[in-house]
Amino acid sequence: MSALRVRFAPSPTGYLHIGGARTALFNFLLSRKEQGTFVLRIEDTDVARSTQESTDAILQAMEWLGLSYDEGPYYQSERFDLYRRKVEELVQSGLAYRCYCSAEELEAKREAALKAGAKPKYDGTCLGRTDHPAGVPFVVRFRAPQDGETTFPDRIKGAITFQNEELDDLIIQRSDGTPTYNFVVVVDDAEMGITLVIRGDDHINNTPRQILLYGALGYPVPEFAHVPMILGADKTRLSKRHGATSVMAYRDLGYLPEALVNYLARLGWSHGDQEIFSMEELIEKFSLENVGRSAGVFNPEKLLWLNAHYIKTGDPQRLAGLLEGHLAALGVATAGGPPLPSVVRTLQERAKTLVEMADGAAFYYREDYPFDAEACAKHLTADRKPVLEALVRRLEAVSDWNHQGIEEAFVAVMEETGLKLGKFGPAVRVALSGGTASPGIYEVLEVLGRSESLRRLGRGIDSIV
RNA sequence: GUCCCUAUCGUCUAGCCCGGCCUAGGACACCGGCCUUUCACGCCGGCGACGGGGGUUCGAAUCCCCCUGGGGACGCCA
Repeated sequence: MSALRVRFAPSPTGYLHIGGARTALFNFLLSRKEQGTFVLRIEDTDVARSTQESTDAILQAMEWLGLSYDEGPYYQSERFDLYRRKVEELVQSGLAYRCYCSAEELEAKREAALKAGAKPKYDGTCLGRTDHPAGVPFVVRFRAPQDGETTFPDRIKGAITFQNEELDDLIIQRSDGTPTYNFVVVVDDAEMGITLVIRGDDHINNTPRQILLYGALGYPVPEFAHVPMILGADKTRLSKRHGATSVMAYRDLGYLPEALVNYLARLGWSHGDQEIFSMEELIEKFSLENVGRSAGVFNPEKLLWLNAHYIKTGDPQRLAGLLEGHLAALGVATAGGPPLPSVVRTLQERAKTLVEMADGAAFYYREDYPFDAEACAKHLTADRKPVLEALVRRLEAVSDWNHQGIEEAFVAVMEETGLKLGKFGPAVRVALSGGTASPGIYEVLEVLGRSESLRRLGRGIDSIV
């Protein structure tokens, strides 16, 4: 174990989204590579918005992606005593003070400042206040220095400097007594011994005030690595209107976790020209040095391409297991039909998602599938009847029901009738699958088995009027 | 508005730190061709970028400055 300790700290106010997943992934990869410790912490100080369902959803998504952690999950809602003690410590030392301004007053001042073109900043009304009006609710503010500057070396962006006069006295404890984000994140990262904070770069602006807080509380300041945001096609922050943003939604859409992990890793990080990475490879090759500095646009097409790749190269047995659910969603029962792994093999090169694969696999398990009207009119015509009947005879005589035996039967039919495969292949396909797009007909025949194949062929012949 | 971050093909990016090997490489998408019993896969080819302006230098995508564009933050949310 190296000294590296990183963490992922989502707030349970919704599902795990694409951006959060990538932050978690980077933390996970680095901790594994450096043999450090990966801590999971649930930031649920906003009691009103946090839910157990969200926590469960996040945990489930991380598990699906294969992002395991070494410590936690810790819940901030269980650590309020600690935070309260720390707030008290700051108040006692004069580094924090009570503020009796009402939320309404503050809001009005903020709007006025924004309107006047100035940066909204707390005006310090209660800064020198010494009275303690009874019964008036108050918040606790951290006193920020107004001179000098705060600078830190970001592992991804380089040195970042803020003038302290840009900062104001932030609220660290609400009027209901609960602590706020900027405060607890510092206390926890310090108390949990986090040595490197990897998070979205929307947190860069919070960093200087957090650094000041570390100092005030007597904690060592960790290192920071701010990862660029993920944007939608219109270059604005990725959100629901850009399509699915929930990690689990991709599972339901038929994506494989390794495809999403690979995609997310390559969005903002690279290793030369390499595009395909297994989790093991990512752990071996990941490094902060190769993380880009600018925001990236989420590209669903590339994710789809990666998914197709992993479906193509995946283990049929495993894919079959994953496909089961998608088939069930279509109302397709696989019991009694051809073995699913065999079916999967015929579709791996054709399906880009498991949903597509389920669509393509359905006909194998439907005994009474309808014939596509157009395909039927075009291919299941009266003049094809003799060839199909000849084919049935040949197939009945095949001794070994495998690809080779089936192919030999077709060759015999072609010799017997003088017809090319192009002349009657489509008719066979429609009879077997109901439509014009399917895996190769020899494969379908083989997987379906002789009796079912013959039954379907007979059904096709019977449909010819 | 203020502050912070950022800037190579439509998109993800290599190259930039240590200037010349860059007539800028790869991938997705798109277009064309090949393969072919359908749909796909695959293979081959094509289209396509250093935001603009100043410097520094024999030489700049690479170094410096300005402008512009894009993103983010400015909550008793995290």
